[in-house]
Amino acid sequence: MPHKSASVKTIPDIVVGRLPFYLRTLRALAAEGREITSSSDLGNRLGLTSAQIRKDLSYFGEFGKQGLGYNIPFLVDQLRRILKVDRVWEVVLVGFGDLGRAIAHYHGFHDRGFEIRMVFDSDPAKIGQSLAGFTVDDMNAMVEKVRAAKVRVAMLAVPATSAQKVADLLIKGGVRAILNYAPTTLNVPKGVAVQNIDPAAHMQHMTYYLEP
Amino acid sequence: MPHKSASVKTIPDIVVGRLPFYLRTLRALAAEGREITSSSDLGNRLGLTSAQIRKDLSYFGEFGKQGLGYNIPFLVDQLRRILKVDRVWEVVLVGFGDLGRAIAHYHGFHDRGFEIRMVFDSDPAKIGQSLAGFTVDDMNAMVEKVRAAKVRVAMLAVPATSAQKVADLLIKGGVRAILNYAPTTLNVPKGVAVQNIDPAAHMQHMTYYLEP
DNA sequence: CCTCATTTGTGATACATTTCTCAATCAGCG
DNA sequence: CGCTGATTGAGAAATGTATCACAAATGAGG
Ligand SMILES: NC(=O)c1ccc[n+]([C@@H]2O[C@H](COP(=O)([O-])OP(=O)(O)OC[C@H]3O[C@@H](n4cnc5c(N)ncnc54)[C@H](O)[C@@H]3O)[C@@H](O)[C@H]2O)c1
Ligand SMILES: NC(=O)c1ccc[n+]([C@@H]2O[C@H](COP(=O)([O-])OP(=O)(O)OC[C@H]3O[C@@H](n4cnc5c(N)ncnc54)[C@H](O)[C@@H]3O)[C@@H](O)[C@H]2O)c1
Repeated sequence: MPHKSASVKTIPDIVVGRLPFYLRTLRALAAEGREITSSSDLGNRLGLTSAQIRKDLSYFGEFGKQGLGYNIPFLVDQLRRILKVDRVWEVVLVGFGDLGRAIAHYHGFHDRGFEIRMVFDSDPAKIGQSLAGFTVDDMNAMVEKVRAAKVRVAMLAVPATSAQKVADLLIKGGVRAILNYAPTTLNVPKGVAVQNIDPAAHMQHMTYYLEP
Repeated sequence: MPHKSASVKTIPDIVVGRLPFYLRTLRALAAEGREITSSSDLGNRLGLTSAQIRKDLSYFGEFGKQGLGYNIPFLVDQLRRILKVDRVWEVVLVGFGDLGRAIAHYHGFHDRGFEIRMVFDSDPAKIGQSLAGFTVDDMNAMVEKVRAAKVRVAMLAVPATSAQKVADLLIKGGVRAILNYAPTTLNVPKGVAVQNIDPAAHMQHMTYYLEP
């Protein structure tokens, strides 16, 4: 007897990870005024095969019309619903250094479902600095404020040496998704999602293929 | 008859992509003063199975000792050689906005094999601003200066609307590896590597798994 | 109303990656 | 100097992912 209910087929994580890129591309098409696209058009723009796009989407439903393709605004709506970005998630940012400041000032997240509403830092010189609508707050207040506001999504932009400590506190405050900019692997309990951003790792991935 | 020489077994790209994380973790261990580690120790720190780490490393040679494990400084050297970061690559950065500025001031790349040596922007207000050792230069001079300095690695931090144009120019100047921060898919010829950084995409990947 | 050119959704198939397993090896130790 | 416990490297098996290929559906055009 299987553990999972027979009706719930688990969708491969790698498929979920591609959906944001489909959504991003569809919204660019919509911004160009397009109404309709096809799996092969999308595939060309994304550098993927049309079959992969059709199969990926088919995990979630039937969104296209045979002979015609996909209605862009409709598919955008569906993907936003599937990815749960048909709302705006309140985000807590920890670390207001060079990178944290760039992230806090960046306006590109709102349109994709995220808005930074709280920023914390441990440096007294940074606490109290104000941004559009709020101020940088003391780390000591973090767990309680995050818990009170029921924030479940965080961005972590502190040095690698403090990243695990801060992650533990975020989780204590109720956070369940962490975007980690620090170049270290975070250890988190089941039920907490982590995604890592490590530009240097991407660079090293590419130099492997360069001629010396 | 196969195209590739029989002696050259191509290594899966997904394996290459994990090596930077192995290297990063090994260097953290070295910084803690450790001399020796094992595949299961590494696996625990990285959240991977020990078998995967052993198999990945075995594509490149025999680096461990049975019964003992891996010598950390030795394995660090090997990985640096394999990833070609046993040198420092000169990097060109295009786009000196909020993000570009944070990247340009970040000192964490040097230790991992990269040093930003040129910055270009198209905004006259930004051209001429100076950083440690060099100044922000005019886009119009970019192709020639990049070609003259034989720079082959770039970071792209311009708005999505100009990213493809700038990428084309970089490639014209001889760049063969591009780290793209703009939220758009770049179209590049064979022989040019692209890696994308899209924090919002990572965020959307995580919200899929959150309860509404 | 019929034909044609398209394009979807999806089983079947091919390919890629991870995990399992275990013989081989090694340092330490009595 | 041979025994013990630990650990690697790698073939085999299991699992996961991408591509193929085609029936079914659709709208356009006559
Ligand atoms: N700047 C970049 O472009 C860049 C690029 C890649 C990665 N990173 C990584 O992002 C992180 C931040 O980088 P940065 O350049 O902004 O560094 P930074 O030193 O300028 O800023 C770090 C901030 O975190 C704060 N901080 C330290 N410990 C803290 C704690 N325990 N709780 C709360 N706040 C704390 C510091 O006060 C500081 O304001 C680092 O891990 C870095 O490696 C940065
Ligand atoms: N700031 C962030 O934290 C952040 C986060 C995620 C993604 N991004 C992405 O990174 C890119 C840069 O973001 P930003 O916040 O620094 O934006 P920004 O507008 O502050 O900076 C963009 C810079 O690019 C320059 N530029 C524009 N067109 C150019 C061209 N053709 N050639 C050379 N320079 C040109 C502009 O003059 C400006 O200085 C954007 O694509 C953005 O979506 C930024």
